Amino acid sequence: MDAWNPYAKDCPSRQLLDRIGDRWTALVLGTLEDGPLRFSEVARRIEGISQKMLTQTLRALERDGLVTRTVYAEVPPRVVYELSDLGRSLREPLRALETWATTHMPDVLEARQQADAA
Amino acid sequence: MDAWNPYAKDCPSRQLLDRIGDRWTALVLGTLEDGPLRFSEVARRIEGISQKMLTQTLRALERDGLVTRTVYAEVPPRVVYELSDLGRSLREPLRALETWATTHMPDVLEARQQADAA
DNA sequence: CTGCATCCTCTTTGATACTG
DNA sequence: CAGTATCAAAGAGGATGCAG
Repeated sequence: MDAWNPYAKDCPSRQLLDRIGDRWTALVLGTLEDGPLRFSEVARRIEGISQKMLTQTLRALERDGLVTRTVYAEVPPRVVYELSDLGRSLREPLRALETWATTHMPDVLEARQQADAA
Repeated sequence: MDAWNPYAKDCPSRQLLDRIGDRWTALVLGTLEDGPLRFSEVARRIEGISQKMLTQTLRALERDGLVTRTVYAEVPPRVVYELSDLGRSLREPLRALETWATTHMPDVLEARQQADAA
C-alpha cells in the first residue's frame, strides 16, 4: 500500500524524511554501524557535534526505535548505544547516499566553480 | 580514493550531505524525476513549500549542477527546471531512502507509541 | 561518565509586498 | 509567471554550569 506520501504536508513519512535528513542523524547512525558504542565514543567520532545535539539526536533515534540504549549501573555510569534491527535496515539506503556524496563530490565542486565564475 | 569523509567537520562531503538532507531538496528532486517542470508546477506538487524556499532550493541545486534552468523569453515568462545527469544519478539513492521511509513508517510509529507510553 | 537545564545567538523559514 | 526584497518569527545549535 502506498498510503504514505512525503509530498503531502502532514504525512508522517515527511517527518521521517525530515528527521533522517537532519544535520546529525545520518552521521550518528553511521558511527553505530560497526557495533555498539558509548556516548563519549560516538561524540569523539563525529567532529563538531555538541553534547546537547548528540543527546537530542540519540533520544530521537531511541524513540523511533532505530537505536537501543543500555545503561549499566556502574560508577562511573556507562551507557551503550546500539543499532536496532530497524536502524540497521536504514543503514543500507543511507550508505548508498554517503557513497553518492563521496563519489560525486568532485562533480559538484566543479559545477559550483563554474557557476560562481559566470 | 576515499579522501572524502563526512565525519570530518569541514569536509565538503559533509556539506553535501547537509544540503541533500535539508527540508526541501529531496522533495524538489523527486518532483523533477518524471520530467521537466515549470516553477509553478513544482510549487504545486510540494505541499507547504513557500515560494522563497523553492527559489532558494532550486538556485542551490542549479549551482551544484544537479538541476538545469531554462528560461524562455516569452510573455508571460516561462522557466523550466530539469534534472541533470548528475541530478538523475542522485535520485537512485534518494528513492531508496523514500522507499525505506514509506515502508517502515508503521514500525517507527509503533516504536514511538510504545516509547511515549512508557 | 552521562546528561539535563538554562541562556543566548545565529540561521532558517514564512508572510507580505513589489517588479519585469 | 517567476521571481526579488524585506521583515518578523521560529527553531536549531552552542556554551556553560550543575547533578546522579
